[in-house]
Amino acid sequence: MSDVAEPMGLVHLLRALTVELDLFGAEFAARNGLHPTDLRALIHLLDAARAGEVVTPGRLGEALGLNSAGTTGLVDRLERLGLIRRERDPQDRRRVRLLVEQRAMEMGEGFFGGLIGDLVAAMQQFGPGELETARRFLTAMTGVVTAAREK
Amino acid sequence: MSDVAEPMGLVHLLRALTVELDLFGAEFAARNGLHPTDLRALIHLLDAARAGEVVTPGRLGEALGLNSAGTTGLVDRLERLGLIRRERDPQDRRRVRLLVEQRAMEMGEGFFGGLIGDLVAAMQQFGPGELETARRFLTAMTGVVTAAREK
DNA sequence: AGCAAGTATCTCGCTGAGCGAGAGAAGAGT
DNA sequence: ACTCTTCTCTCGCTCAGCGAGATACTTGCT
Repeated sequence: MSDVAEPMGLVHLLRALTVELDLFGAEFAARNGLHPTDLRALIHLLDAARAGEVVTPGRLGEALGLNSAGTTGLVDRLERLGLIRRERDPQDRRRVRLLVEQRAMEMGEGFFGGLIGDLVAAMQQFGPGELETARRFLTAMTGVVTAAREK
Repeated sequence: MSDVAEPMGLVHLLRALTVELDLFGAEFAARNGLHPTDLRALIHLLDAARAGEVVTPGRLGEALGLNSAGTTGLVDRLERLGLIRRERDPQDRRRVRLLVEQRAMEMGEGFFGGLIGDLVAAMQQFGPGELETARRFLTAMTGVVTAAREK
């Protein structure tokens, strides 16, 4: 136990970063007439669309920790805003496919685009070795949190 | 545009980390009968208490992005749960000081203590220079997000 | 085939977090 | 004195999300 101030400072930095990112998301959402949940849903839907996966209300609700009633309300909101579209699955007609509209992709661009550009620009200050260290560090920390959630 | 995969990977890592930390917090909150906002407030209050700073409802609400009515409700909830206590500031009697109760400290210790310990343990894999790089990196990224929020 | 059991989604009624507007109380400037 | 500003709280409201249950469709069993 030689230097405990150093790691604790890093822990607080990690937390400060997540707080800032959360607030950024909340403010973006509010500016676009969305709720934080709507934005999280949109991110999930855009990620899935990019990966070519089919998302149903059930899967979306599970990913966001909502029950079925809340999920229906969420999908209603997103559909009313013209961000997604419902479509019955012809294979299994109990299912509903959630299709992302063009408008949602543009909104996602608006959200990530600017911030990602700034983040990448800030990374230019760091050398390749330093970025590699940062990558290993973030990977290690993410692993710890994931492991802590599962026990 | 030589190597865009490296910084993008880091951006996704940052997002993955915040998602994991959010989920961890949400699960902890739900297990203790709190709402996400209550937990964020508690973290803010514990940090301020450790730094010896006085927190008022106004400051707390500003930090969490709530208006005055929402802040009063939040403080009411935390007080009802026995986590904090209101106390009029004798210097400026318009103000109310929010005092953290023992119970709140124990709650924070109990559940975040384990995670912090794991995080610090994982940091032992990294050398002092690497930790310093990680610190600079996180500081830079947090700064970018903060700056993006303010414009 | 027919019918129970399971699955996916939606409807209904309700609770409560958070908002806008503004009241009340205390300090600061003139 | 008397405005002006600051800090907190009250009132009434909206709406996200919950629990319970209805509905529509599929699957498995006999």
